[in-house]
Amino acid sequence: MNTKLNKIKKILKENNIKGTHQRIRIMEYLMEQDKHPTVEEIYQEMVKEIPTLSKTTVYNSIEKFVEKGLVEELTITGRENHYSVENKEHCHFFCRKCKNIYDIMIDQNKKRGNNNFLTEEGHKIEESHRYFKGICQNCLEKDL
Amino acid sequence: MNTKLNKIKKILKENNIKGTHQRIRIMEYLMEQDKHPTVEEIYQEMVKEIPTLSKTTVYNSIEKFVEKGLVEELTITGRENHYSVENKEHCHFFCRKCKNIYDIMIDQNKKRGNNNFLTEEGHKIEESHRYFKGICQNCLEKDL
DNA sequence: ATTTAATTTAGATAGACTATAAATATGATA
DNA sequence: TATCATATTTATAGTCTATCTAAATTAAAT
Repeated sequence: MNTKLNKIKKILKENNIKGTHQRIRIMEYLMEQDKHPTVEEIYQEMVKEIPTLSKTTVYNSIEKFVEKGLVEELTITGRENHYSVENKEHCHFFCRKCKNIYDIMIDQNKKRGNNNFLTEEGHKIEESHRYFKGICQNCLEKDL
Repeated sequence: MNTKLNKIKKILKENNIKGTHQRIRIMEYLMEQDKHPTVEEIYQEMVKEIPTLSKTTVYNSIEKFVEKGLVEELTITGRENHYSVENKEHCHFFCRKCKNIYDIMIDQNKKRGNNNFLTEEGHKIEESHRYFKGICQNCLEKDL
């Protein structure tokens, strides 16, 4: 029947995440979004159909998803984190006026050098950020 | 005499930032750091020599510096923001164990493709993030 | 259907940042 | 150098995001 739900259940199972009603719906919601919702936004949408939903559950579910790499955590704004199910290769663009986060395709050649140009989508880039996460040399040594 | 202080005063003046004692010391502190302190860390260090210092002043000063592009705001962790005076071309690396942020040099060729390799510094990279900030196409149109 | 362990929930708590208004310091001017 | 207008600093209270806790509930294995 509903192959979409079964697909999500399968993904959760494969990642050792118990498939509760709340988690399945939150994941489904994330998968059908092209924006990058915050916990607050996810909660406001989901509570409409799951009136007993707690915000803590949204935090917990998202945490599990991020832990397993199913969902990407965007810390771009420095205030609320944003979340998204990533599928294709792209970068993120944060508008300092409307506070939206957009997906953008960036020409690899164009993206180096000065930071003041229009993307193909017509967004005006003012800042460019790149960072990595992992385990530092020091912590790697200690664990051996 | 103290050319370092004069240099800072000059930089502030050039950017229309009034050169208060607090701001000058905060900027000086940031310039001599190779780590990327949080507001809390800046406050704890500075309050030792300026006992009346308020944390709000640290927030306000940093805000001015960031606004003028003198200081870079790092939103990497999603909790506290980190700040640094950037001088040379580099990326940032966040260790998920010790929570430190390191500067790293990344080989442009190496940084594409899969996310599991050691940097020249010996840090193990697990995630790679890139994003841009500016004004989106929509907001640009509205302002015309 | 029963059972056990994990999850959900509500409420309290913590932590980072912002708003406000009175006290103070800066830097321009005389 | 003293005066003055303005901007800044300070302390406090408040807001917002995220986490902790413990009791109630649910998933899924048997």
